[in-house]
Parts: sequence; structure tokens; C-alpha cells
Amino acid sequence: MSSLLLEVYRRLLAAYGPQQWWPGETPFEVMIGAILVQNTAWKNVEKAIRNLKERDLLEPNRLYSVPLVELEELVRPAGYYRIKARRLQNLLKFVVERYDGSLERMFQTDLHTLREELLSLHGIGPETADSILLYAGGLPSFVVDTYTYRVLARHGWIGFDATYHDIQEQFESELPQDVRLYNEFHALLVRVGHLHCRKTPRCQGCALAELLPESGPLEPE
DNA sequence: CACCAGGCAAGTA
DNA sequence: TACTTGCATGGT
Repeated sequence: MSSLLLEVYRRLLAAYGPQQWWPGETPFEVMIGAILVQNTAWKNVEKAIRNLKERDLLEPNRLYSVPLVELEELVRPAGYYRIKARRLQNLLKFVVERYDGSLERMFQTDLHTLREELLSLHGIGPETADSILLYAGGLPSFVVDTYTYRVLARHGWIGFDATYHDIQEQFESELPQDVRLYNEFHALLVRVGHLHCRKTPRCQGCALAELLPESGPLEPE
């Protein structure tokens, strides 16, 4: 095999099939969802998105014009609603003022430059930035999340001390730079994480145990 | 009832 | 630098 990760991807895809990520009809909806889903179950995010959609607010300029207290109530079902309303406004202010409210213009920016710009915003960390770049922008930035870390660490492919940057580098250096691949691979890791690698003490009936060489402890011992 | 979810920033030592 | 804590709703 050309690389271990590529083989893992093939097996996950064969076992679970394409995941069709990200749920969302437009790049803007995907971008908003990336903020709202921070440490939150997607189910709760759906309610918040529905509130915005019902009021026809899924557009940068219109959403940016919504007063803070009103925005807070709309996104309340997603949890951390005061913080997330503020984070949304930070991002919207950036999109409106720097890119004239145009995501198309924003995503024409050089990948590395745009990533740094997003990371400079209060409330956008590496995972949120990469989710926006990959799933809303269609740009090749690999997304690392808690499941990526758990699944890989527990199978011994990365150390338990690996950082976000370490993991992203490993994926991006071993895999061909392919948006479709990055997209599907991350979605598959979340899927298998949901099924078998939650924060429960031990990996029970882990599908990857048969799929892959070995499944070890969830946490370092 | 307790625990967790597709993070991030701020506080402490 | 290396831990810890706050943020909050809703499902299991």
C-alpha cells in the first residue's frame, strides 16, 4: 500500500460508504454550522439553523444586521448561545467588511492566508477554520477533531500527545491533496467515532478492531 | 440522576 | 509551558 492512512481510508469507505458531508444546502449555511457545532451535538444545531432559515437569515448581510440579543435567542438551541452569537457576529463582520459579504470572493483567497485570517478571529480555532475551508470553501485543508484524535491514538498511529498540527501534517503529507478525499475521510472518522469510539471507558465491539490491526485504550494508561 | 456532544478562550501556577 | 475551568442546550 502507498500509505497506511490511505489504506485506512479505503477500508472505512468500504465498510461505511460515502457520508455525504457536510449537511447544509449552501456554503454559508455550512459556515454558520461550523461555529454552532462547537462541542455540541449536531441535532441541537439543526434547530438553530432552522430558526435562521425560517426567518430567511442565511445570508451574510442580513444575518449581520440582526441585533445581538435577537441572534442569541435564535441560536439558543445550539447551546453556549451567548458565546456563539458573539462568535457568529465576529465572523460575519469579517466577511462583510473584508470580502463585501461575498463568500465566493473570500474563498478565492490563498488557502494559507485565509486560514490565518480565520484563526485571527475570536472564537475560531483550528477545527472550525478547517471545517469552513474544506466543507464551505472546497479548499484542501484536512479537519482534525476529537474523533480523529481518539480513533488514531487508540489504534497507535499517533501518540496520545500529538497536537492538532501534528495530526493535520500527517494526513496532508501522506495523502494526495484531494478535497473529495479530505472531505470523505474526516466524515468517516466521525462516523466510526460515533459508533465505537465515544468517551466510554473501552472500545467495545469496535468495528475497526476487525477492520484494522488493533484497538487499544481510549485514554493513555 | 449523571454524562456527553463534530471547541475555544481565559485563568492559574 | 501545562493543566483547569466556563460556556449551555438537549439527547441517552
